[in-house]
Amino acid sequence: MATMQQVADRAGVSIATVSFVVNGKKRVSEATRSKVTQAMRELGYRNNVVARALASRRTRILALLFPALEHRLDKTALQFFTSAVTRAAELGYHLVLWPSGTTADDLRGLLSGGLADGVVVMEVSMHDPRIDLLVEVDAPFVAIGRTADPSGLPFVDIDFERTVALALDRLESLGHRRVGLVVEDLDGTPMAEYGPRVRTETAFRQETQERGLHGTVVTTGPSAVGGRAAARALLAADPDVTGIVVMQDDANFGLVSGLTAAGRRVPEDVSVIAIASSDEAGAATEPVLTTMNAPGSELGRLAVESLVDRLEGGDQLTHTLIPCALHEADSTAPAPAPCP
Amino acid sequence: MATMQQVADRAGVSIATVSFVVNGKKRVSEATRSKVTQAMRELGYRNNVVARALASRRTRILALLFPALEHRLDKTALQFFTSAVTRAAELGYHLVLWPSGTTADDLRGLLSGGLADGVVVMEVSMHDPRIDLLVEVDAPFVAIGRTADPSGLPFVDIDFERTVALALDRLESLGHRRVGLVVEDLDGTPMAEYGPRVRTETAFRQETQERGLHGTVVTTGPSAVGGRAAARALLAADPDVTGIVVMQDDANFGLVSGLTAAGRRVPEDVSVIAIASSDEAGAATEPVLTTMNAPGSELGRLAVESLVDRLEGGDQLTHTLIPCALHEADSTAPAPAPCP
DNA sequence: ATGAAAGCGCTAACAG
DNA sequence: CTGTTAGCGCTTTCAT
Repeated sequence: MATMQQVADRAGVSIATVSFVVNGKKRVSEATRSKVTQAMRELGYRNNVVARALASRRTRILALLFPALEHRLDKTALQFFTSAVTRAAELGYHLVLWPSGTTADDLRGLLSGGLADGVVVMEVSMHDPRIDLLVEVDAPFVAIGRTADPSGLPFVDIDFERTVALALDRLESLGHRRVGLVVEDLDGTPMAEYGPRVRTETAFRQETQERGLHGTVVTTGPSAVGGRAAARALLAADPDVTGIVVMQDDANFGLVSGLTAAGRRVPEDVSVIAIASSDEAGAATEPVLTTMNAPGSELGRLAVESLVDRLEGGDQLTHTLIPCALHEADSTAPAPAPCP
Repeated sequence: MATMQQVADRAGVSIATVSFVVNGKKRVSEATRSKVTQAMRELGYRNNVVARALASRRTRILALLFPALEHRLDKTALQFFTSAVTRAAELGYHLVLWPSGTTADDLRGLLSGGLADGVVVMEVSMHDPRIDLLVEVDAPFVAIGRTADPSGLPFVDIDFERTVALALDRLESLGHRRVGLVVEDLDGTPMAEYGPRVRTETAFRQETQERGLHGTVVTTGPSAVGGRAAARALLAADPDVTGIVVMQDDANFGLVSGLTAAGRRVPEDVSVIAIASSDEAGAATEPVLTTMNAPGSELGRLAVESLVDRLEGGDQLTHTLIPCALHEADSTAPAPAPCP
């Protein structure tokens, strides 16, 4: 590999000048600039990231902390990831998925070792030790998701409270008064306090009560079989339920087929709306479901922007909440009838 | 952060000595060693990865290239990933998921820029430009999966040919003579030439012919709805089919429910075996399916071992193929009856 | 067994 | 606008 010095020699300038044209931190005359770029091209020069990092004390690497062992990278997470990667690249950073565990030492190594400039934390639970640690070591970070009390911490998150309210608005507008919520069963797993699930359930209970709706909550396993069981459980708990909010895409198909098996037509007898979902997930059932799409791309972009801003001296404390956006099932099937 | 020099001062030794105890490349007397470790502990010393990388010209970072945009990280891939991460850590390396695109420039930057010592390539297709590029720039790499002609390249992969043979062995032993294969429909996507799908289909066609079985191949979309459609398509193509091999976990549930809807009981009338799958995926249908489990963990471990070996001077050309292992559905349901 | 010293390739004052 | 130069923190001969 050609070094910067070699480029400088070839272009007949000093190494500092080359450095300046490479990272554009200082004005360089058009003449010398083109001599330099020319030399770079001829030598196939590539900036040595490691040397640059050592000298500048910034690696321009952002680590995305993802608990791969407990949680798989589903579609929403992936959307988030790719959008974050893209935005990071635009801002001159690399965003890599860092599998390092939750342990203090792993994290310390990552940051104190000087490998990453900052950290994006995903899949945050209500009491998340990683967040505590990041605060403790005073690391630049931004969370996707919130702990129970995130007031002093930078985060972006889905506005679950608002999303639930919007979902209930829709069900109410269709005339439904007896509604159910289906969320993932996380008890006993390390994700038991998983924010989205807790917040959604809390919001659902509160909203239904305030609106005078009859609300029932059931949990589901992460598969079509789980969805079927959830349908049975929900109908057992409230045989007259006519509106359902589900937040577990993997269970959608089973939920609908379970309802059908129990003699409820969807959407004629029961309206189902999938939240924190996607068009694609909604299209994976028969009939197609109305969804409220997770704002994965926006969150990814905003998270990176917030983190980079902080790394470059900004001092805004980002607190961004975005609700899922309603996407009506573009159904050629019968429209959901108002509740009898 | 404490530097190595500070540790040296505190321990009353030279910086070189500290370096030697940190990376154990030279013998150090027990006495000085403990003085040094003591000083390190007191200062909370952490090796600066960047400086070390610059001086040693090795980052000890391995990049896992994963086309996140085209393919989501499913359970098998995740298993592979975590196992690779673990083995890498044991060998003193970090393994990160590198989202950098497929472009030559991305890859060149990653390697020539000096950020990663080596590369693990996942989700290889039969003609994979990334492999060509890695060969061209002479980068240390290992592939999970094979191109059409991988003879000179290091790889580990599932032995799809053998897996198909084993699956057919089982179906034959149950008496089935008319069998079907369900694979993901990838036509028109960037993954059209995806190795697993191509190899499995080819092996299936060839094996069924050699064995004198009646074989039918249908494709499926990536969901329960897709599985249902596949069931219909398969029964339309061969109403007398009694044994099915499926390689698309997302479609399992729909496949079974589609068969059931068409009046075929599983497993009494039709035996279904899911390949490149997992216990968990097999358990996500009613009834539970027999699976042939993808050897994700073994492959992850072996891939990393092979790559690290090469980085440290080894010259073995790894060519490892492992078939999926049969896992009988531990069914309390009726046993699959021999074919009538 | 330990230490001195010469870099690794680049950045960023500072000087001109 | 361009060049000089002192590091960044660590590894690694080569002496001692």
